[in-house]
Amino acid sequence: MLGQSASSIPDKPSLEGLESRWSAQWDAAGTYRYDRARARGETFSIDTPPPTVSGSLHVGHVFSYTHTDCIARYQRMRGRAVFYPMGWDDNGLPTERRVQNYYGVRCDPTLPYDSDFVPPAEAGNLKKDHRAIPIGRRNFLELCEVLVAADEEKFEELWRKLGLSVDWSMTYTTIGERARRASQRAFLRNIARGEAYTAEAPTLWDVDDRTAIAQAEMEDREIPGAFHRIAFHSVDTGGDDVFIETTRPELIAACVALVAHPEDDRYMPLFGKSVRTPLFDLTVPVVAHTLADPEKGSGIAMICTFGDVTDVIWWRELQLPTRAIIGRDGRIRPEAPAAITSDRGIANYAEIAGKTAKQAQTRVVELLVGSGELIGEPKPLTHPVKFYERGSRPLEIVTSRQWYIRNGGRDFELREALVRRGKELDFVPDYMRQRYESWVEGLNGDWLVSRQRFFGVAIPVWYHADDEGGPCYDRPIFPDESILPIDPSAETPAGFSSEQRGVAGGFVGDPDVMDTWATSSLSPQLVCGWEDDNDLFARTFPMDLRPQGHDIIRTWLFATMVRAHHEHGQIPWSHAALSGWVLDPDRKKMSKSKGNVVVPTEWIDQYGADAVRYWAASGRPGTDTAFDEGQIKIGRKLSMKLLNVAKFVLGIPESRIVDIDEISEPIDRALLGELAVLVDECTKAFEAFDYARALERTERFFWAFCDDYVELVKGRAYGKHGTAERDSALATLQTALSTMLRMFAPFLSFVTEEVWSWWQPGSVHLAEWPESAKLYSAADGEAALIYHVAAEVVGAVRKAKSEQQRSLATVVTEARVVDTGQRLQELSRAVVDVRDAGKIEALETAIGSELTVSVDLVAPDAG
RNA sequence: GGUCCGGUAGCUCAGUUGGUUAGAGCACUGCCCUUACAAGGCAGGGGUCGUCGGUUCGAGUCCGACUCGGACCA
Repeated sequence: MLGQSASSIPDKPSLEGLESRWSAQWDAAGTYRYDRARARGETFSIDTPPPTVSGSLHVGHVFSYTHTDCIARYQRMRGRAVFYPMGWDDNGLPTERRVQNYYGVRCDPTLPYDSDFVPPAEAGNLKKDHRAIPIGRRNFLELCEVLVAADEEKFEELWRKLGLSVDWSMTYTTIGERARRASQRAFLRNIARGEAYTAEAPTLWDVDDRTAIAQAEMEDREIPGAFHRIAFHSVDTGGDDVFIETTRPELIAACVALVAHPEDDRYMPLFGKSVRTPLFDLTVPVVAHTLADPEKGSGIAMICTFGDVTDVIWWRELQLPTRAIIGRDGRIRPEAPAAITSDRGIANYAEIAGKTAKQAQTRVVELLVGSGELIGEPKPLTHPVKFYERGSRPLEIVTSRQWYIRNGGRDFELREALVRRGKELDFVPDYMRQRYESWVEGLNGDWLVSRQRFFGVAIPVWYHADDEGGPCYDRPIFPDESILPIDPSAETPAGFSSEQRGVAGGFVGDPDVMDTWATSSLSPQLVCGWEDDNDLFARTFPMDLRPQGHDIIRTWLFATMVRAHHEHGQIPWSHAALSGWVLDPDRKKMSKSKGNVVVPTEWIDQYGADAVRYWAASGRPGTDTAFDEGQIKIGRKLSMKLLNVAKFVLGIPESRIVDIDEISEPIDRALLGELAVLVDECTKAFEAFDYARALERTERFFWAFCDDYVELVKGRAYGKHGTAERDSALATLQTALSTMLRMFAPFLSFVTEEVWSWWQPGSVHLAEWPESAKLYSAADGEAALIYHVAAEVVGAVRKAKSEQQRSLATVVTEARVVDTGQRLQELSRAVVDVRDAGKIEALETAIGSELTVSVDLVAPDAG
């Protein structure tokens, strides 16, 4: 036994309880505390994605955060000061929705603050019809704060259980004071440099959440619809009706023109002439534009303000008038457009006013049938429709005033500059750069950052009031940076009194908040202490690593590049490592809405954190991976094996710690030579952020080590063949164990720490990553062949016993090995170990072309 | 429509400059309570590497076309 530490090796090693024991120990010892005394060059700083605090974590979180943790642990063992903070993205719509559902409330900013307010869910009088009760803005925000605080606690608990090596003293939130200050400061600087501006323009609008959204938050969904063939009537086109096919007949009242392709022979004669719309009798021109698709429908379309994003392009480029009929609530506006003047038009409009788009469509179709202007039956089809990624109804486009940050969507130079920034960044895997570039090159507008919501960072702007007390957008009032963060809805600009809010000659606060991405895009600045802690900033920024999912390249990654480009004129990190998704066993993306989400805590409880980490770390960078309980079981098996083999190595009777210099046997040297190759390979893989390769190689070596090497040297290690021979085996076993423990430590963080504690001082996670040089030197040039020959012969003996259905303990009275002369030469140098491992009494050899082994076993009875 | 990723054993995957007989785990079969290990160990069966063509002494690997799946962008 290993003297002093022998007592700490349990008789029956177990994985149970390692998580709570070691995470408490790490916390107490400050194992993962960032050492800010270290210089930038000795620091590895990680820009951790702040998860959306939505009440539950799923196994996808565990997957990608484990990847990052493996890299963090490797870097720490390489001697770097690892700067690895955690953040929570609590700011924004997901939190608002959760608060609305959880408490049964909704925010109505016109209501005053009620200091005695108790939410219905807590007062036990949640309304039976589940209708949310309206509450004031401040009450609503208070509920948001309470709920996110509770959620963040649960998240941290899971991360600790999983063993993330985060420095928990540096946690930030995207709604916290620092985040609000940094967001507002960065935004004001964007404005000052002309990188942000306000404009009134057609805007993507989510009617349920009643907010504008950005292009990056929009997605196409295939939904059923129908082409309605509708007659437009001749004004000066020669008498015949013109037939369009549209999926949105409810927008006929908003029609401002018909459009066809300029080279479409069918419609060429109509260009410049006019037609009369059905139902509403508006006269609209027929115009030409290349975006009109001759293949789609009848080849001629109506342009409405606004039915989709193409309408916006047509409207802008053809300088058409605006005739909006959809309101911000998604319903047809009560007042008909002024252009509608015929009795029939006014009457028909009254039929749809106040209806939702869907209801209005039904009614319009009925009216068209009645007037004979609908031709045939609607033809059902499935077509892509724009949705807010978190929304449930199609987006509408409404005209509204918003703030924008320039992102290259309207500016070729900036776009090119951002593409070049992308080339400076090392994407892991490299092909992910493609996603970035195609997104940047496809942008068609600046980044809309204002949101008509509540729980977010306020747009830090007031406006001078006009004669009616409304905002003069061309006369904004900006706060001084020194007073940030501010809430312009509650605070008063310098030089005004609070009574002047909303009155002529006074001021008006911008009621909006910023897009969540406008804050999270500043995560490097935020965690590195930009302008708040210049010393920290200098040691950590630009950061080394941005880990994130590949699905948010267009949002988080791109937006962060934009902000750093504007503010610092450089990229915010040198490497971006993109994780894949976790798919369910049917290879569908896991998502709450699909109901196929796997909750990680139960798996950690059942198989242990290391087993779950093993599964996660097996997923290669950028690759989507199916959730696989089998893989978790393998991780557990591996962890158990590590415990047991360590117990063997450290528990050999009469053992002692032996120095690597005492290794003398050729097979021991060969093993260390192989180990050195492994160290080089894993180091190289980790330097390229390929944690999965490092794990796979280490694991493969480890199993061969247990099956072959350990079996070969057991007899010698027990002292059967002399002290020097024993010590050589012991030193090799100990060196190999120590090396493999350190190489497994980034993955199996708990079990390696447990084993390390049995015989080594300090934490394995602060131990030095293995160096191949010492191992090569101990191997002293011994080739691997002796190890492989010995392992193959012992394997052949095992196979022979297995085929004869005998126990591996069965004694071989005689073994006959045929092999090449060179290999037999190697065998002779390891013959003592081979005979021990195979329980071979007599070993005969003969030269031949390849390895064959035949054995005589003792009679079964002789046992 | 453009681009990217992938197709290797029943399943999940590895296979890094082209190089002996293509690997691992799970599942399946058989054996073994061998004093590190029974949610274990040992051994075994199982693959025309998506299809077709090309380059090469030699292709899972390189090139081209096609096909199927997935994603990104328009």
